[in-house]
Amino acid sequence: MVYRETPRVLERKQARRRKLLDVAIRLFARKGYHAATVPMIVRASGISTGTFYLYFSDKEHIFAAALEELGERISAAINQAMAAAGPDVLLHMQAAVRALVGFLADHPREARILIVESSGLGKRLDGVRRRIIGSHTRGVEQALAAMADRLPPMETAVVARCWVGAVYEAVFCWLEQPVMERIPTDQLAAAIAHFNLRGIGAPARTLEEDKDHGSRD
Amino acid sequence: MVYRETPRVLERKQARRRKLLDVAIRLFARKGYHAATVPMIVRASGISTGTFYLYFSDKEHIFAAALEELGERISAAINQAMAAAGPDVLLHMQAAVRALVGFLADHPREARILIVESSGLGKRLDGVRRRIIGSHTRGVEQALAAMADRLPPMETAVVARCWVGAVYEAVFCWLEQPVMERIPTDQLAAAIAHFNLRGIGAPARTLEEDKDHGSRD
Amino acid sequence: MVYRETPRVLERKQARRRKLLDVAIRLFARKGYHAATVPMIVRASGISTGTFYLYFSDKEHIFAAALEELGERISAAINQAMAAAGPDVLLHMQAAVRALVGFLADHPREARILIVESSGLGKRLDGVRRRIIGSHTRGVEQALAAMADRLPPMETAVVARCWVGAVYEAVFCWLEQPVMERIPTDQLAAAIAHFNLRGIGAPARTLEEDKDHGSRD
Amino acid sequence: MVYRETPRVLERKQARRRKLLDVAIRLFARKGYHAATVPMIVRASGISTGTFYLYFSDKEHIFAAALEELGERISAAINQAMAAAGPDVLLHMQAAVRALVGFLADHPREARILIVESSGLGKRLDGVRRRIIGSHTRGVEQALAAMADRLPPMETAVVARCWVGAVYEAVFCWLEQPVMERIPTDQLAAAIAHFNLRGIGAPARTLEEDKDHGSRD
DNA sequence: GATGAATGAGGCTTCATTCAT
DNA sequence: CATGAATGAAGCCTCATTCAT
Repeated sequence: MVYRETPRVLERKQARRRKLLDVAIRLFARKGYHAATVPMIVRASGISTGTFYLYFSDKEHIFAAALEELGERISAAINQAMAAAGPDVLLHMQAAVRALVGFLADHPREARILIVESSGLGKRLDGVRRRIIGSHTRGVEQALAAMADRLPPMETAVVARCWVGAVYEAVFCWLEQPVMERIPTDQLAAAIAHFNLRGIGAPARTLEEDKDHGSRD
Repeated sequence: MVYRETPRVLERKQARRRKLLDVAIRLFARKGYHAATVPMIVRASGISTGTFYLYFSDKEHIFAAALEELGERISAAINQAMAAAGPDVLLHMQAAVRALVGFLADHPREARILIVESSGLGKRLDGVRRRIIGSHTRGVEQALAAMADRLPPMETAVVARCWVGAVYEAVFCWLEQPVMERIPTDQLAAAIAHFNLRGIGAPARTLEEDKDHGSRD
Repeated sequence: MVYRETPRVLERKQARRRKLLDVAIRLFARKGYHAATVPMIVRASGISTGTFYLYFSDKEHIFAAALEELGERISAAINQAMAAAGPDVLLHMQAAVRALVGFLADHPREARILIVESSGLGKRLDGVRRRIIGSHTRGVEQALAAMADRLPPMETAVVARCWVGAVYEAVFCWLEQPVMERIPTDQLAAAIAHFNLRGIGAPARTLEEDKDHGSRD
Repeated sequence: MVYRETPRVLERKQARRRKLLDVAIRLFARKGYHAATVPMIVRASGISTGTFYLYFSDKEHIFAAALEELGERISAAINQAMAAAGPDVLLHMQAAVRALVGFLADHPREARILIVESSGLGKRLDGVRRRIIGSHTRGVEQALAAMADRLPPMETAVVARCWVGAVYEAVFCWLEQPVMERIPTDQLAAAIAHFNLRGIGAPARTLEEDKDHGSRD
C-alpha cells in the first residue's frame, strides 16, 4: 500500500505462479504424480526450490491447483457448449457430453491427470478429484431434475454417476488406443451421448435426430 | 537325495505366498500402492524381507498378483451369477451387473484397489488393470453381439465401455458415502442395471420387470 | 573303508566339484567376482545351494580354487614350453614368455580373472593372486640367477617383477583391443620377449636370432 | 534477488566436495571399492547422505573422480620431473620413471587404488582406469617415436605397455613387502629405469651414468 | 550326503522440505 | 522476497550363508 509498484510486483508473482502451474500440469500429465518430482518442476520452470514453496505450500497443493484449473477449463467448455445448444435440456445434456468428450480428446495428457493420475493419492487429493468430477455429476443431476416430468422415475443420484462414469471410461479407453485405430471423436461422442440419453430414458424423438451419428453404417 | 516330505514343504510355501498376498491386499487397500511399503507388508506378515522377494520378484509383482486375484474373484462371481440367471442374454447382463455391484459392495477395500489404487502406476500395472477391466468390457461386448438383432445398431466397443464405466463409477461413489447415507445395495444395482439396459436399447419388456426396484417410491 | 563303492562315490564327488569349478571359472571370467553370485553358479551347475557349500566353504574359496587352477594350467604350459626349448636358459625364458602370452591369448576370459578380476578382493584373495603371479616371478628370478655370469649385475628381484609386469600389461592391453586391430599373437610375444630379454641385458647374439620377429619390417 | 555472498557459499561447496573426495580416497584405498560403502564415506565426512549425492551422482562417480584426481597428480609429478631433467629424451624417460616410482612410493594407499582397486569394476570404471594408465603409455610411445632414429626398430605400442607394466608391477610388489625389507626407493627406481631403458635398446652411454644406482654392490 | 527355502543385515539411492544467506 | 544447498528418513532390493527336512 506504500509503493506504487505493487501492481507490477503482483503481476510478476502471478506470472511465476502460472509458470510453475503450467510446467507442473505438463509434468504431472506426462509422468504422473509420483514420478513428477518437485526438483523437476522447479528445474523446468527456471524457478528456485525455495520460491516454489512460496507459491505452493506443498507438492499436494500444486497438484490440487492443477486439478482445479483443469476442472474449471472443463466446466467452461461444457457451459459454453450448453449455452450454444438451444433451449432444450436434453440438447443441453447432449451438448455437454460432446463438449466433455471433445475437451478430453483435445487434451489427452491433461485428461490423464484427471482420470488416471488423480486416483489413489490420499485423502486430500481424492477429495479435490471428487469435487471436480462431482460437479459434473451434480450438473447432470440438476438437468435430470429439471426434466423429471419428461423422464421415467429414477434414482437420479445413481444415474448421474452412471452418466459421468460412462463418459470418462469410454473416453479413457479411446485415448489408450493407438491413434490410428481410434474412431473419430465425433462418432465417439455421439455413441456415448446416445447411450447416456437412452440410459436416462430420453424420449425417442430426441434420439432420432442423432441416429446417423451413433450408428456405424 | 535325502530330501523327502516335499508335500509338507510345498504346503508351507503355498501358505506363505498366501499370507504375503493377503496382507498385501489389505495394506494396498488401506493405504494405496505407494504408501504401502514392502517393509510394512513383510512386518505384518511375520516373514522376512528375503522371503518376500522369493515369492514376488518385485513390489509391482505382488500388486499385480493382488489385482489379478481380484479380477478372478470378480469374474467368478459374475460367471456364477450369470449361470444362475436363466437363458436370456439380457438377464445375464442384468445378473452380471448385480453380481459385480454386489461383489464391490461386499469387498469395498478390495474394490478400492481395483478402481482407485491401480491407476497411474506405470505401464506394467496399468496393463494388468486394463486386462482385468478389459475382460469385463469384452464380456459385455460379446453379449451385445449375441443379441445384436434385438438391439438397435450401435458402436458396441464404445457402448461396452460406457456400460462398465457406469457400473464402476456409480459403485465407487456409493462406496465413498458414509454407510448411513447409502441406499441399499440391491437398489443401487437395480438402478445401474436399469440405466445400462436402457442405454443399450434393451426392449421395454425386460425393463418393466425391473421397474419396482429401480425407482425410489 | 567299509564299503566297496567308496571309489564310485568319490568319483561323483570329484565330478561335482569339477562341474562347480568349471561353471564358476566361466562365470567369474564373464562377469567378475562380485557380479557372479553363488546362486548363479549353483543354477548354472544344476547343483543345489547346500551342496555348493559342501564342496567350497565360501565364495572366496571357490574363487581361490579357480585362481589356483588357472595358475597351474599356466605353469604347466610354461614348463612344457621350456622343456621343449632346448638347453639354453635364455631360450627357456624366451619360450616361457611365448607360452604365457600364448596361453593368455588363447584363454582371454580366464586371463581376465587372473589379471583383472582378482585384484582388490581383500587380503585372502589378494594373497592367492600374489602366490600365483609370484611363482612366475620366482621362475624368472631363478633363471636370472642361473645365468648371472652372462648378464650384467642387477637387482634381480626387481627385474623379475618388471619382466612379469611387462608381459601381463602388454597382453592385457592387447586383449582389450578389438580383435580386428590386434597384431598377431606371435608378433606380440616376440615383441615382449625382445623387450624383456634386452631389459635383462641378454647378450646381443641371442637377440639377433629373434630379430625378424620383433621388428616391424 | 537477495541471495548475496555467493563466494562464501562457493567456497564451502568446494570444501565439501573436497572433504568427501578425500575421505573417499582414503576409504577406497584402505578397504577397496566394494568394501568402502557410501554410508561409511558419509559418516566419516560428517556430511549427510543427501549431500553426498548432491556432489557425486553415484558411488561410481566418486570413485572415478578419485581415480581421475590421482591420474592428474601423477601426471603433474611426472611432467615436473621431466621438465627438470634436461634436454635429452632418454633422460626424460628416466626421470619419468623415477617420478612415477617416487609418487607411488610416497602415496602407497592411493597407488593401491589405481593399481589394484580399480580393476574389474565394470565398464565405466575400467574405462577411466584405462584412460589414466593409457595416458602414461602414450607418453612413453611418443617418447619412443621421438627418438626412433637412435633406437632399434620395435613394436612401439607393445613396448610402451611393457614399459608401463614393468613399472607398476615392480612398484606394486615392492609396496606389498614389509617396509623393513624394502630396498630404498631410489634403488628401486633406478633398477626399473635401467630395465626399461635397456628394454627399449637405449644406447649404452646413457645407461653407464646410471650404473652405480642400478647394481646392488 | 543333498536339498533349497529362509534369513536379514545392509547396500544404494531419492526427494519433499527447510533455512541460512 | 528469492535462493539453492543441505537434510535424513525411508524406500527397494540383493545375496552369502544356514539348517530343517
